[in-house]
Amino acid sequence: MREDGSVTTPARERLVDAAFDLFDERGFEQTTADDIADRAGVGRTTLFRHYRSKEDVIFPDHDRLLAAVKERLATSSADTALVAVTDAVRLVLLRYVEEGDRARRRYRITSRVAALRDREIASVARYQRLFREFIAEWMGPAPGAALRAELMAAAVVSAHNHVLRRWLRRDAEDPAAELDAAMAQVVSLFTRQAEPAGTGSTVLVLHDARDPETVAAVVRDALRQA
Amino acid sequence: MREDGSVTTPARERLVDAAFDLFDERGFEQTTADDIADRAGVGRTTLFRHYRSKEDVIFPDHDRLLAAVKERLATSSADTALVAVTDAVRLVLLRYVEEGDRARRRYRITSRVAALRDREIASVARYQRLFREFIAEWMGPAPGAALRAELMAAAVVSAHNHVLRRWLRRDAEDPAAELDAAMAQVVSLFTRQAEPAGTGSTVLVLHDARDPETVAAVVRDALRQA
DNA sequence: AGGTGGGCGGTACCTAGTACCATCATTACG
DNA sequence: CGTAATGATGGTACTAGGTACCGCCCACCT
Repeated sequence: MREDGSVTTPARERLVDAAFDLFDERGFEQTTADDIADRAGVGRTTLFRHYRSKEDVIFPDHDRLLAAVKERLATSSADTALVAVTDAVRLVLLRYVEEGDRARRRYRITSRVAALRDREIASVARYQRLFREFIAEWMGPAPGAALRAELMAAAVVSAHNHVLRRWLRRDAEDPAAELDAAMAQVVSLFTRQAEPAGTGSTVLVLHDARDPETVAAVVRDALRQA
Repeated sequence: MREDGSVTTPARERLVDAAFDLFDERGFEQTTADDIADRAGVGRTTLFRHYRSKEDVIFPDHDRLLAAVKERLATSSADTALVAVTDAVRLVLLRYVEEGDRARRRYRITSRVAALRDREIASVARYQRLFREFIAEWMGPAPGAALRAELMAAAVVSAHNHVLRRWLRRDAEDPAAELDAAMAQVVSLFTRQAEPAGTGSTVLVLHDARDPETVAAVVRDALRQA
């Protein structure tokens, strides 16, 4: 807060705005780090103090998001593993949706620049790795589980990206609902359905070798607790 | 062929050898483009004439491989689509396997260097895109086909990567056979065939508002049918 | 007032990658 | 056989991302 009562927008934010504007106006390669710093009214040093690279300026804070995903996955038991996965992936989607227009501007820019596309893809791979490790641990050391976990993690991330891109292109009215539907499809791929999906009621049984009566009892008890 | 009968290895090859050796000895970041050119006995200009970047020197020629994959996919009718996909992905795997030790050295190096990992991931994404487009066209414009195609392409590529990594780590005796098995699993995922009986025991209940007793009965009956 | 720590700016430096030009060997051609 | 064209090479100079370091200033604390 300054004497006149105005608040100086922090340098971090000014840099982001400057970068988005310049990348839109001149393109990514045609914009130098000096250009961004100048427009933000800071020195070049300050830019690289806040962001690891020129690209990083317009990207979300993936480290924080990754940590949030990891945390959500960590707080789950075996029975709620799929719920945790769905929640975690929704976390990521909603983070983008909250950004609103900024996410769409980034999408426009990254669509045009190969270097930025590659970078985004690399970020996605990190989320996929988290999911793969979580799912693999959940599935245990059974033969073929490693491949299964890898396939499922890839499917989860692909479902997310599919819905996200639809929202970015303004093709998705209700991205959260679409994600739920996409995730249901993913889960159904990897499970045997006990009943075709009805009106929002779906029960799934995965790889259960126990007596049907026992399983039914587990389900009943789990539902009563919920 | 020179006067004495010896053959001068082309500069391209010498550069690759020099790069692999230096990346092994000092690491990727600690090796400059000059180092590589010097050891290869050529000028720095020549390096960048043959390879777009320092990283490119140790990577396979993805452009050619992508073209080969594209071509294989193109020569297929609707009823041989899955065969084409399997063939195409095997094409990629075998290309790596033919490289033998060089592929394993690259794996060791890329595993340690984030920039190289990201680059490899970006390459994989290009293959995935090819498969996605092909599968999407094959599936047609049915509702949900776009997501389905995306999921399947991701699964195909993941299956490949899974087997490839196993081979790189010397965990796979017969990578081609493992790829076939993995691809069979992928296909079975998307064709609703019953899975080989698993031994795990996990029950999941999602979003079910019905009476617990009813749900339990549904589960029990479904399991008895299976 | 004086000290102190954190944010900031400037300078110098390293290196990837590009542009341009001079050189040289090979080959084609008169 | 001499010469011109072609293509690969190597050197030099330049741009720009990213790092290291240092001095400055401002806010806050004692």
